Amino acid sequence: MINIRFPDDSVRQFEPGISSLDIARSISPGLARQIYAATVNAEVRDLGRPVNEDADIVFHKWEDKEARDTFWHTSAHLMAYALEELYPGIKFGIGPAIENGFYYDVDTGEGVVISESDLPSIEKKMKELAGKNESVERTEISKSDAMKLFTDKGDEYKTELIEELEDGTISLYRLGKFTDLCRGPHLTDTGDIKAIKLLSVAGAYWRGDEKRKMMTRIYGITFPKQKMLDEYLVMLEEARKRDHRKIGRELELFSFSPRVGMGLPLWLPRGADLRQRLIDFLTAELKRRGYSIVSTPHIGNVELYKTSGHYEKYGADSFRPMNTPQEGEQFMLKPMNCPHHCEVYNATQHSYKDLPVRMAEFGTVYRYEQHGELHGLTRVRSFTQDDAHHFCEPDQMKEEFKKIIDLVQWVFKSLGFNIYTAQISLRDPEDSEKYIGTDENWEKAQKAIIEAAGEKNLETTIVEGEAAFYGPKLDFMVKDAIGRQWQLGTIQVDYNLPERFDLNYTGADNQKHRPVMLHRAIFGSLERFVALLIESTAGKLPLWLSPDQVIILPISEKYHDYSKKVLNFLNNSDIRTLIDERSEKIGKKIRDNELKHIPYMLVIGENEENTQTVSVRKQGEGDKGVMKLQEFVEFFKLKEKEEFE
RNA sequence: GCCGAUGUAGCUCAGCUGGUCAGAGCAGCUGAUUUGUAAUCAGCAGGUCGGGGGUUCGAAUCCCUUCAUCGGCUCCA
Repeated sequence: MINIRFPDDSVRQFEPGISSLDIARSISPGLARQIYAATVNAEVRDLGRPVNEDADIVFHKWEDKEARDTFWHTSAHLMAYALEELYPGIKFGIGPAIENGFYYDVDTGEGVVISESDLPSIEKKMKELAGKNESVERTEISKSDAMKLFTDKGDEYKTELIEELEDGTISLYRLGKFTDLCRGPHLTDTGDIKAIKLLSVAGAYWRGDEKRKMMTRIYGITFPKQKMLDEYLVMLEEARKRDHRKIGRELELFSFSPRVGMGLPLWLPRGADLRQRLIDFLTAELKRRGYSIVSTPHIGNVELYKTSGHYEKYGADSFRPMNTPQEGEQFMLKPMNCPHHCEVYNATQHSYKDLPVRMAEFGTVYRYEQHGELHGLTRVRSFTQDDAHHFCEPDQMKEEFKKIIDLVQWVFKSLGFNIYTAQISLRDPEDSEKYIGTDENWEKAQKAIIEAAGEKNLETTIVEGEAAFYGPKLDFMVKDAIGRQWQLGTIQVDYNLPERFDLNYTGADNQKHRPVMLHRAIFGSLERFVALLIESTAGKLPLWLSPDQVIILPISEKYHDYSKKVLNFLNNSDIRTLIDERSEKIGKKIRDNELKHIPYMLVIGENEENTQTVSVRKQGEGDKGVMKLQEFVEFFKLKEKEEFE
């Protein structure tokens, strides 16, 4: 008998070879119906796989990522099965579960194109196959047999994958007539896959390598119940309504013009106003936190970027250098502010007593992003970084890091960004050649980052090999309306530029020393930040950020005190207040001239229960509903506003 | 840059397989209306159907090309 231990620490005995599913059944048939995978001794496994030894077991219901991954992974196989039926000779790359659904990369062969219009027929085939409720069978196979199998099949993608696998770890999963190389785990059968929706098709390079073949990637999602799919699709639809490009146009915040050039945002008056408020808000805080504001030109001599090394590394991806009447002289639009700031540092002499030096600039930079990369305000060719550089002694690095993390947390919290992730990028320990700087410095910097994050209680994921060539970094990421991750804030250690620009300070020992340079941005760029601010708040920007708010205060005595209270609460903000006297003149004026471009209108009133209320009306969408004062405060995140002032 | 899709008035869209197909609603303008929680009434104006080339007696509709946008890939100082 084997001992199986459950999450509640209870232990029960079973015959060796029993499947996880049968163990679940022995507890309750209901549980068995709800689970899709099990973690057995820290390994996520198929429910059907036998358990032969003592084990800790955790069952995964739909709420667990492990369950959904398993469900979607099997769905990917189901789709591949359908594709093989519909497109004989099709070859398969990889087909994993992703955060929402799954995809499969396929090579349809010469002259065969799968486009969105083909998706319904593939879906139909999937439903038909799923309906047969065929079971999924796992077999383990030797590397040579696996090679033979897929070589015979002529699938060069799978054989390439097998090449890289260790013998003895290779497994196959068979679903009906479709057999795939796969680690698993999988559902025991396809009967649970009731609702299927293929979402889109896209090109994707084999193994993510631009030089290799472009495969067709088909995205889909499945659920155990039709209702869940319906809800998901509604949710997607809602998310699309929050798209900052749509809201930006509706609220007249920003625009693009082909005549100006793609990827070059035009801030309309209201958007520029919002942008300026963010700048003012952050600038005030930076001054409180010991930053100096500097200002540098939009262009720089090519020599500047040759000194920094950026020209060599990124020159080809930049806007082309521009010539001057002076023979041989060339300037570039600045793709980053760092080199300029190094020269600002060099303009004066520095003592260890002055460090750390913190200089900030809202610096507009220009990068020639690839055509297909441009995306609303989140990826543009001209954007303004809330850039800053800290120059400090090596021993001060950790403290500076903590200060920056604190600032990021403060800003994000103030603006209502509660959901973000932080990622620490370290160098690839296998390949220190790629990086500039001594091992000692790297170790020191990496340790400082990890410790600083820990001390600030920042939850981070650590990724090796993602560091920039000049130093490790800490990035803050936020998701947009449809779940794409974007990097906003970043803190980076740099050993490269201080060397190249020969930056130094005089130490207590009267010797020259090299400062450590930290790059840092909180918003990342104002453009991207505004985009994500819009999407995360669905356009309901914090009141103090929203331009042209109007409050209509009823003049009638009945509401007078209450109106005053609200006004008092909102205190000297930029909200314009209009007093509606119900008079013809003013009534007409408000309706015809004042309200038409105002994103929100707040109207003071009273509900049926005689509770005083504030209703929020969004231009073009009508009444957003009446809310009580407290809800109203929450809605516009007014509490934070009080903290600012 | 690559794969796929899309591109009709300021906005959202209708226009099926080429022949009254250049349309609607909203927004705009003019006038009337003043009714307390979006869209009252009447009238007017708006588009060489993304640009260029081609096929055809005839193209918004078919083909080629180009630009832009959307979904991805790649890249991202």
